[in-house]
Amino acid sequence: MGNELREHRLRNLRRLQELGYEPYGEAFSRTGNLGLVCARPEGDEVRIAGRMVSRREMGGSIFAHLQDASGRLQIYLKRDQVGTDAFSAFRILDLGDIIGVEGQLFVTRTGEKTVKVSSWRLLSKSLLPLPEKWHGLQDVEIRYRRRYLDIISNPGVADVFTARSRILRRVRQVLDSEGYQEVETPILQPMAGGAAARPFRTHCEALGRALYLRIAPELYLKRLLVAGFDRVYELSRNFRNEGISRQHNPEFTMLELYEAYADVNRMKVMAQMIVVECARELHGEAKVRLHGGGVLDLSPPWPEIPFRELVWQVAGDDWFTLSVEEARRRAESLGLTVPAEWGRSEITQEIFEKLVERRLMRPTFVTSLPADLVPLAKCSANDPETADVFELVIGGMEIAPAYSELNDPLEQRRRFEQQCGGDASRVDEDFLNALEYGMPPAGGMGIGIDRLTMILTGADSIREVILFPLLRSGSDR
RNA sequence: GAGCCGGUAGCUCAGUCGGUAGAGCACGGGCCUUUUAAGCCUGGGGUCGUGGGUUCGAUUCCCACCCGGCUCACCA
Repeated sequence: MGNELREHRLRNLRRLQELGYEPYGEAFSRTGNLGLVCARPEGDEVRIAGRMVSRREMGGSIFAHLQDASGRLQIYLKRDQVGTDAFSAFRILDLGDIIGVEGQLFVTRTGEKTVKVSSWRLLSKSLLPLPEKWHGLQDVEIRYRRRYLDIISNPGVADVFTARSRILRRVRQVLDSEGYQEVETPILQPMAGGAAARPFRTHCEALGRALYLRIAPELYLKRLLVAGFDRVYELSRNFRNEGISRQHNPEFTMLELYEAYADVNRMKVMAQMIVVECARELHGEAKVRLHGGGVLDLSPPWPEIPFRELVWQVAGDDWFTLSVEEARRRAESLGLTVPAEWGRSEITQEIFEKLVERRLMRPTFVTSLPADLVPLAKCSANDPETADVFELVIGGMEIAPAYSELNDPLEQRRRFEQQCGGDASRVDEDFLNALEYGMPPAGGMGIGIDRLTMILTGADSIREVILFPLLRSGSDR
């Protein structure tokens, strides 16, 4: 079927080989990438390389564009200039072939900087046709499965991933400047703690036992607080065996940071610093221009609103004082589905997630969550019903939860046991043991890097900021 | 996991109220020595997601499945 095009390219490969062109060449020293070379003055002799993405033949002359990560540059071949053999061989090339070129920079009649080719070499023969030059690659499935094609043919996609890379670098710079040390803790864990998601399970042959891919690094990082590390962070992959959506990929990148002798208020400062610095890194200011034409202003200070008040505003009552029955009745009258086993906190949280969160566009610290929703956080000194935490919401998405970390081992045990519903095997005894040696009071935070990247690049799906998002195994078409 | 929508040439898309399909780009042949979505002439290219069913006949109608998107559920 489509093999016809491939067969033809294979024939071209052999023809070029017969003419002495090695189809998969070796290193080629360049004057610079195409962007840099394009900035050089007319008359310069240059060596460039790239993928040929367009070609216009006109008898004795050929125009073509080479493309690399920095952009495109036009080249120009004249039969009288390169010689009949090199000229004819060039005509055997296919779009997508990667070539190296030597020549002189000039400017065409229409004002485009161009390399007048004196010689060229084949560096890599392409056997498959590229997507269409004008519309690019539209098929979302192929865009994700074959991201390389997406990046070759859709301008702007590479920029998103460059932005992501700059965010990661800037995050590390900020943390470094604040005296944080980067650490690496286990991804393969005997029990998956630190959050309440369903883990991926795997098996260790050497130990003959089940292991889990981590759902959060939290409990290990806190062990390091016990160890005496003052300020630590980990920036790496978490895995949650849950549903996939525009905001969820089963593997995602999380920054978690912990600072001894600090609390949730210090984390507010860190959150603002990190988000604003990343925005400045990408946009030069603490603002993001949205596709719709609006502007998302990230300038601090960000408002702090207690969870209780937000729910009150939207759902019209002080839900912290309602009975469970009353809360359920009201939630259902607001159109929500409420499982029978839910308590007041869960119902109230449902109100928050369904009716409040997605409306919070500007960065907002939602504070004082019900304590039973955050078993790893310390309760407020002045209200044991609520925890000393915030949930940072930007663009209607949870970006970062932060706590004054619970360091009371007895209280932590109570919370775990309450949470695990009698299943003692789900309590991380080793972690509790560590706490019993004494963990300094600390502030901690997790920042979802994928979602932060979405906010800062204007992406409306997490798949747009993950190079190879998880998909079902493909019908490879 | 559920609901809705979708899958037609390498790519971007049209189309068939049931009679096995078209365009543009890409590809082949021809012309053209400063073009740029080059142009002009011409040719080839399809298991219409997969498998069943209904029918004289299915790409079209029905069912199941696969894959994707969206929404929901799940994700303290």
